Amino acid sequence: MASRSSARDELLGVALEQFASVGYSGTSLSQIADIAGYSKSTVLYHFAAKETLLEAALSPAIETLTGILNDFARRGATPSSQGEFVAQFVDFLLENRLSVHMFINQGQSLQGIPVIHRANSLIVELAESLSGDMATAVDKVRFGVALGGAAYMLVASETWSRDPLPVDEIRSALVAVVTELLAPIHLRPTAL
Amino acid sequence: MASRSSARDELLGVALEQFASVGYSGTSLSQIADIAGYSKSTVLYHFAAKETLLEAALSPAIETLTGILNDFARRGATPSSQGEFVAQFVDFLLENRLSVHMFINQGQSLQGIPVIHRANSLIVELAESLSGDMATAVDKVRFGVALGGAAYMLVASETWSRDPLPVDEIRSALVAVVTELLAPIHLRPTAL
DNA sequence: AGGATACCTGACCGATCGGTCAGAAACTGC
DNA sequence: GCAGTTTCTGACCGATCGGTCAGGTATCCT
Repeated sequence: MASRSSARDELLGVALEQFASVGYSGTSLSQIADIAGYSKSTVLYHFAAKETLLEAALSPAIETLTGILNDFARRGATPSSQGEFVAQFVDFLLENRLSVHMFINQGQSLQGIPVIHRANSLIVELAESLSGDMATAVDKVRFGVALGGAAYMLVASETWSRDPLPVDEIRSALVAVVTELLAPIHLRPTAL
Repeated sequence: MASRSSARDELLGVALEQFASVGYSGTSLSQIADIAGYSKSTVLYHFAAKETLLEAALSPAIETLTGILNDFARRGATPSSQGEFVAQFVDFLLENRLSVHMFINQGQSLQGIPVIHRANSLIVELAESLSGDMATAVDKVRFGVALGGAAYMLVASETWSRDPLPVDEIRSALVAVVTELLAPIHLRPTAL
């Protein structure tokens, strides 16, 4: 009763942790197996290939983000909608730190992998729905800095400071800073 | 006269490019050698080990950043000094895209390597000289978002958009956004 | 009890990894 | 022309990579 998680789930968790911290190519299947307490063969029993494992590890975050984007597109461009979106987005970042870290940091080098391509497409849609074709360069940079910066803070806070900030402080601070960054951008949500 | 660069420099350039785009562990010495038009043995003739190659590729950026920080510390905390610092820093980011990309994206996973550790220490000093112990959580997040976001934009702009922004537009936009982000932070440069 | 099924593992495979080494080729100073 | 040095390379090494396969064990269904 104590350990409710199946071997598959344990492996998924360990894999995501390792992929995010030492990189996809820097993580070997035997590392994952060892940490999770199984053999490499067991990893390859549950997941046909290393790439399948990555796919399975990242999919939940992608689906969540898709939902958030759909909600935003359905609601329209009212200011309150923007506020709710930022809050939802920051919560998404906080609850999917590792996946987001992977997208941001390794999305470029893993473009061949389908799940990564889907994630990148999502981010492009996000960017376009927030700062469309008409947006100025400053608006684009503003959006990029907000997204990349927020994602970066999720992990950097632990890397740098002797005493990492508590989660709720990070959340409210992120909401404030991201809201402030996105405020000047003319919002025009589009259908996905 | 056409090709002034020695084999060593060519290898350094290719290595930095590959390390930044597909990751340190995702890059093999033979890849670097092939792209540069040499053999793997030649790489290991000029650089004792893969790690040495990384060290040599990143060192110039580290030294430049050290100089910028020293200048800032020497000048003091006047508003004009802050402005100049941001401009210098953004120029540094733009002129060292690949190195910065490596620090930000892989600094965590390469902590065992001396040159990376030096770079991380530099960033911590930068953070402390900008937003000291007294800074609020919002200030810390503001700084982190500015740094990570700016660094992220350097590469993301090419990954996302169909038509990447021209460099000078990115520069001025980055200066504007970073200045705006750091503005509320009480500056107190310290000796390095 | 007994067969089907799910789960897990060790042995093994070819490929590639970072790295060593002996020596060829090219350039130096004399 | 010739020794000495620098630059470069192919052959080779042990280790590890992702992945296959045959088989062991446990569980479930009847």
